[in-house]
Amino acid sequence: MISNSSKYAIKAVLFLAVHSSEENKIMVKDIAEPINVPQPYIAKLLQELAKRKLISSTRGPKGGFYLSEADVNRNIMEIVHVIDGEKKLNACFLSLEHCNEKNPCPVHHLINASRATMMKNLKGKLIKDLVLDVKNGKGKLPL
Amino acid sequence: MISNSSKYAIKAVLFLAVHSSEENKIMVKDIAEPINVPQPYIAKLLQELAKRKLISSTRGPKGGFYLSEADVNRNIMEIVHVIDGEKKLNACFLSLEHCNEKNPCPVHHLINASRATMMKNLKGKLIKDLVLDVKNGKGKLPL
DNA sequence: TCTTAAATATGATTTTTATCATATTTCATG
DNA sequence: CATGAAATATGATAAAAATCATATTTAAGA
Ligand code: FES
Ligand code: FES
Repeated sequence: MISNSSKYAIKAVLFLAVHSSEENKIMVKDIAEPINVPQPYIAKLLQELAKRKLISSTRGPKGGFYLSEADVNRNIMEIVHVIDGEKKLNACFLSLEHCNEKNPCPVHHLINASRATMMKNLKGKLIKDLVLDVKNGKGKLPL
Repeated sequence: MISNSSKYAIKAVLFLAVHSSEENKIMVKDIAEPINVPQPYIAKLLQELAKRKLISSTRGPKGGFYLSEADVNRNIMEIVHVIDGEKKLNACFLSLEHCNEKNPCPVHHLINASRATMMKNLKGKLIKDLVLDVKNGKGKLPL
């Protein structure tokens, strides 16, 4: 499905979405523990996300990671794309070169529609929407 | 999603479903090439499937792999379960311990319904049904 | 400007998955 | 019943993913 790294990254971003702001930056050691991911590992992922502008950071004392206004308007798939690369989730279930209607593998029709709606849902949901859900009890934290 | 090994295994089983029978056993070297999987690799997978009774085999001269009547009444998920283990596909998208409605992670509602129908489709489709699809041009081979 | 606290860059190690190799067992056939 | 053709059992190697470690850079504040 998606890599372990992507899952960790999403967990971290959600944590930041709920707990951080421009005025309240959080450093990795305070992120790693609550989301239950080894610190050096999540550090590397956060650095990658920051480099790709999906999250914000400043270094030095009082520094840390946080989500800007722009950052909370991203969707989850953008995170996955940065960590795992573009294609993974839309790849053919049986690893055909191209997954499409023209040359479908035998299981294509069994999974394609569901996969598409899943993807639409994920792409349509912004980080800030997820935070609302959590506040309304529709999704549970911590992870 | 599912492992490479599972994909290979499915491809091999489909190949057997279309080309083999009790009277027409096929040996690994004649399976490996058309499905585009290295021979020692698919050999190991086929052996595992045979041991778990998802496919049939006999050894010695004139031996090989084939699908019995019982074998073609299996569904694809059974193959995945043998190769990857039970849970993978129904695991929480964010790796929570348990994925369920009672304690859903924030993305649970975005993916759960689609995932469930995908699973239902895969479990409801027997190997022999897939062969029919292929014969009717609904799914393409080779892989 | 000096010290210190933080992210960053880079890379090493470990674990898992994928791939390959080979000796052993079974079975059909002469 | 001997021979050879096939799967089987077992394990070795290679590649990728996950995890851990550390030296460097940046920025705040004394
Ligand atoms: S072609 Fe295989 S899933 Fe689309
Ligand atoms: S709880 Fe995460 S996907 Fe169901």
